[in-house]
Amino acid sequence: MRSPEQLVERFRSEGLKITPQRQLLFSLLHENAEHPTAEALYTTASAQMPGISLRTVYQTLTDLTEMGELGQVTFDGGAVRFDPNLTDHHHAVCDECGAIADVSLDHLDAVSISEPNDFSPSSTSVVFHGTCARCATPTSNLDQSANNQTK
Amino acid sequence: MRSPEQLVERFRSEGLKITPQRQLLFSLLHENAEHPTAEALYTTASAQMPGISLRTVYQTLTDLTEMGELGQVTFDGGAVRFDPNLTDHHHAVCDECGAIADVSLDHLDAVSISEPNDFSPSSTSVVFHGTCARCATPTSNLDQSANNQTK
DNA sequence: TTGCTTATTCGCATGATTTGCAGATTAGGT
DNA sequence: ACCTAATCTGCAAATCATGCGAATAAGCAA
Repeated sequence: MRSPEQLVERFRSEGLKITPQRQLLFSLLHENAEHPTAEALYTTASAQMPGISLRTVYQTLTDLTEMGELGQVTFDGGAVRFDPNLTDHHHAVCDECGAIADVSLDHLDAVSISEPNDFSPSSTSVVFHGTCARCATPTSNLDQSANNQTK
Repeated sequence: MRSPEQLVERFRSEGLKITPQRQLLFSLLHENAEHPTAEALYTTASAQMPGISLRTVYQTLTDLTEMGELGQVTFDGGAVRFDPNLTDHHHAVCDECGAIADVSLDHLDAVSISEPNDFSPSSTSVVFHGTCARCATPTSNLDQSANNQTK
């Protein structure tokens, strides 16, 4: 996703309006690596802008997604998560705390479908499940600030 | 998933009852490579057993999943799909007709996470999106019997 | 076969996530 | 300050899935 400033430019140039709700969401999403759900963003946004509607959050997220500024990912049937990282990457889901990390892969090109051989893939997505560094470290399991989610 | 006969044995040995509903679902799932949703199975089951409850279909699918006889997969936030194939495999989703094929991969071992390097993956799942052979063939686009689903 | 016990089935209510709709509101230009 | 179209908001509704309690039936014993 582009910077809030660039998004404002883009919205303006497309005749769309710059509302405080949109500006807030732009800033909340900018460089956000938490893969938040619409609800999570709504909660965060509400703290700064009481009264903002969940409907507006959904609407804005949908708009940004259709504009290609946001990616969507879902894991194991949960709620949709939004990803401002548009670079080529994949995801690692921590089964302990539910955190989702962006990961870059080496040698993905080497992978090929051995059977059947008549499918033409246009995109590939890889999801790892496992334990993140924080949860793997027995010591400082102190700050479990995050988002453990027993779906 | 094991054969219906083996499942009957297992259920019996665990003190569970063999109902006609369960037997029907066992047979509908056996070697089923369509990755059906609960609804799809309910529709098919209803044809052979009018009156069967959707609730029972969900219940049985959940039971089989908890027993490790069935796998679950979801793509792009749609409904959960059930997979009786318990061998190590991945999936290819056709963006045209929505068909989902099991695929075996070569050289997946070569793939590694380059960044961050502190995540310990316990499992890896790969999903390809693209076009299946049937939809790629311009000629016999005749029999589109399948399940085109514009989610 | 009959009866008993308990697992199952079934229908309905409920929960979670997301979208449709329509009226109230507001951004941005005149 | 005013207009108009875009936006926001609240609520209804759709989809998918699970909780719950009453009715039913499988499996066993006599």
